Amino acid sequence: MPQITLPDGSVKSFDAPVTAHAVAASIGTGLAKAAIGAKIDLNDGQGPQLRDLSTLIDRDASIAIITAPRANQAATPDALFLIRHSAAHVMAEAIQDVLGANEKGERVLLAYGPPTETGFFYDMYIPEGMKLSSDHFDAINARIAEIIKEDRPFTRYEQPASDALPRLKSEGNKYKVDNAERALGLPSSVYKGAKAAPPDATRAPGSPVLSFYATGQPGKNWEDLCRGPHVPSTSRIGAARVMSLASAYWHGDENSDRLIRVYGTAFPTQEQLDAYLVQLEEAKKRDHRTIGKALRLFHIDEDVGQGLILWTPKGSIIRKELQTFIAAELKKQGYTEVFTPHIGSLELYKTSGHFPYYKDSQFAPIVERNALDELCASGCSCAEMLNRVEGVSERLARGLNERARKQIIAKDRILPDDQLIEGFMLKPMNCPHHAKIFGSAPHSYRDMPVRLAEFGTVYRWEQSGELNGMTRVRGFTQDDAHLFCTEDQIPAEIQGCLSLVKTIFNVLGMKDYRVRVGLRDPDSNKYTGSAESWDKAEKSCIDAAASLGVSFSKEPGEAAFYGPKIDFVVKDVIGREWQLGTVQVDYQMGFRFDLSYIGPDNRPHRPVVIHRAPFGSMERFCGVLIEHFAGAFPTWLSPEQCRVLPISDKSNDYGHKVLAALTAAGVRASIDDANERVQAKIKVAADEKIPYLLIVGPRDAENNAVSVRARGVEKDLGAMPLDTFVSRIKAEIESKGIELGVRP
RNA sequence: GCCGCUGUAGCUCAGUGGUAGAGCGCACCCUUGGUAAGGGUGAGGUCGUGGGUUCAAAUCCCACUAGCGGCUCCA
Repeated sequence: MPQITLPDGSVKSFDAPVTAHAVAASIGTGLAKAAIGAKIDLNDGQGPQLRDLSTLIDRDASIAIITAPRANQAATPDALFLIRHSAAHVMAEAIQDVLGANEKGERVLLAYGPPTETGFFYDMYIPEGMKLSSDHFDAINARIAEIIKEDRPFTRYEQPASDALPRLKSEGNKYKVDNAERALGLPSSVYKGAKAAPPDATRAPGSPVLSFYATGQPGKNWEDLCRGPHVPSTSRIGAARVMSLASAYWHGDENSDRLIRVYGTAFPTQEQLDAYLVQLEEAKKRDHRTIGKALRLFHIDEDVGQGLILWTPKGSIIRKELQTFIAAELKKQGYTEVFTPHIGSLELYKTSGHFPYYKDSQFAPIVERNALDELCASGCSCAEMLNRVEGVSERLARGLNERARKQIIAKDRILPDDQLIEGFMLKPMNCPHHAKIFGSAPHSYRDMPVRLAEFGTVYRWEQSGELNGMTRVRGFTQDDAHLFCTEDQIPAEIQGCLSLVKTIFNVLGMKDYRVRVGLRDPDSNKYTGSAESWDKAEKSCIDAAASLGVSFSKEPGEAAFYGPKIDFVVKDVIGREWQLGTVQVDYQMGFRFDLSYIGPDNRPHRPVVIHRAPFGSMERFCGVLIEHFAGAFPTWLSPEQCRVLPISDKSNDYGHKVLAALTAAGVRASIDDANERVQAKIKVAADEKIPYLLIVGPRDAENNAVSVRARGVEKDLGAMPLDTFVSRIKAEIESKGIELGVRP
């Protein structure tokens, strides 16, 4: 006799087990019609679970009916989950239909197809001799539309594992066998990867039965091993389409099979799908690569190299303004500025540990030509050469091992001095240089903390497929600083760093970011520093993050090996996340570089180092900023703050007078004295997103005035005295206002 | 690095084997105008690079290179 509790708290009693659909019908026929699934809490300790509408409820439960939204309603995440999970099946069926079989009779094998934030994907294995390309998209979309129109029911059936597993094995799809075994809590008989990230695609682990979903009738129509849940029938998907192709590894393991990942998306209605596609187009227009090219903010040149940003004059203004802004904030916080070169000796990075342990993400070492010539002449092999470049001298190894109190330099890395090849490296981080500056003078606890800041340019070898405009590059400038402090000073220094980040984000009006606190993985021993130190530092990070007043996530295992960290993550226009600012506590650098300060006890102590970069990198930050403002920067950041537009060349002389007044006041301004109508000049300036346009004609000249037009306002604002405009725009620039506030 | 797509004028793009195109931009001329493109003329291209097929290649094939979307990685 199930008692069903509804979301409003009311309770309905039933004489016999009921389906979720029947519960919906008992509330109202409209609801039953709109229902596509249910969130059911069977009071079994699992909490509310999203389930099929056909689920039979045989005991007391709480239930919420999930409905497909109407045309102009936003779909709930649960509704989208059901729709997209179901659409993944339909797309997979459509792809199998469209591609058919190869000469050997093999068909596309399905692996794993979950919903995602913006749609869904299905990983599949395409047999030899078959090819899936975007040329098939029209056919696939047409087939998807047909299947949706056919309105076939999603039919769930279960089979005991003892029947289902042999059946799956006989079907020859090892990916599904693997999924099934994982669902049953069995070790995989087919996947031999080192990494295990089980896609829980079927059922809760340990379940003795496997569930299948047929799109229609079992045995007659297409079906798939699947945990569910799904919408009742294909028409309830509304609208779905295939979006793009990518490659993905089975279980994300690059040593494993390479699969084709087909992305698609689905919405309750065609209108919402169309709106989403329009939104994607709009987002593309905000893309910093598009805007950066159109507004000439930066340039990437094939002849210079991948992932290397050339800052054009306009982009350089934005960067310089940001740097000036942050430098002033640093001064307030007691930082001192330093400059260091772009390269350092290999030995320096062997000391810091950057080389060779991170050599895959660094540019190759720079070795003296003479040394190379000699080695080549002596017939030295490449492998041997590499070995000698990466080797560590006995002296260095001894020092590091002693200070670390363990063997951190492996014995086979240690080479006699006459075998080592010396060289230099493009710096992958600024900290070794800064550590050397700290170490170059004695320090008392009274001087601590020592805060060394530098806009330091670093170079990293990023994989070519990962490069992206300004957001992922191979050479970038960090607004870097290293705070050498005592352990007691850590909390206050972290607070200081975060307040800096907050100041920056506030001034720029950036509210859409998340904060990630990276903590150590309790099960790993890869970390340096004592457990107590870690506990304290992690607490400092968590406390500081909490004091920010924004939500943050604690992420165990995300700490660096040398200490916990706080990262600021923002999304770009197409939803990809990028890490910007970071604050990291480091227990490693002190002993690696044998740094010390003299404490009140007149004995040397190791400083703790805090790495911090509130912007992260100037390149990435500016890229994100371009998208944030869609190229329409606040006046203080705009490369061109104001443009004078004379009505005709009869007013050019007065226009130049106005320009001179603006320039003298330090406003970045220009004049468009081209032989054009003012309408055309406005159009051009509007496209360039210039904050203020000053239209000047005979009327204005007579009154020593300017007619003002502000960006984003569809009409002129009227005339005002030139002097007044100059003083107001100056005030706006100095206040770093986000809005364009100068009005007559 | 891997999978798919793309590379034609400064920019955005059309061009499916037979004499390289458009719009914008640029230069010059006309126009002298009051708030999102006035009109005309002209310059500008080894069709990403290298090979191949063909009487003939921007177009078909192969390799490379760069960009885009993902995957993997990210001190």
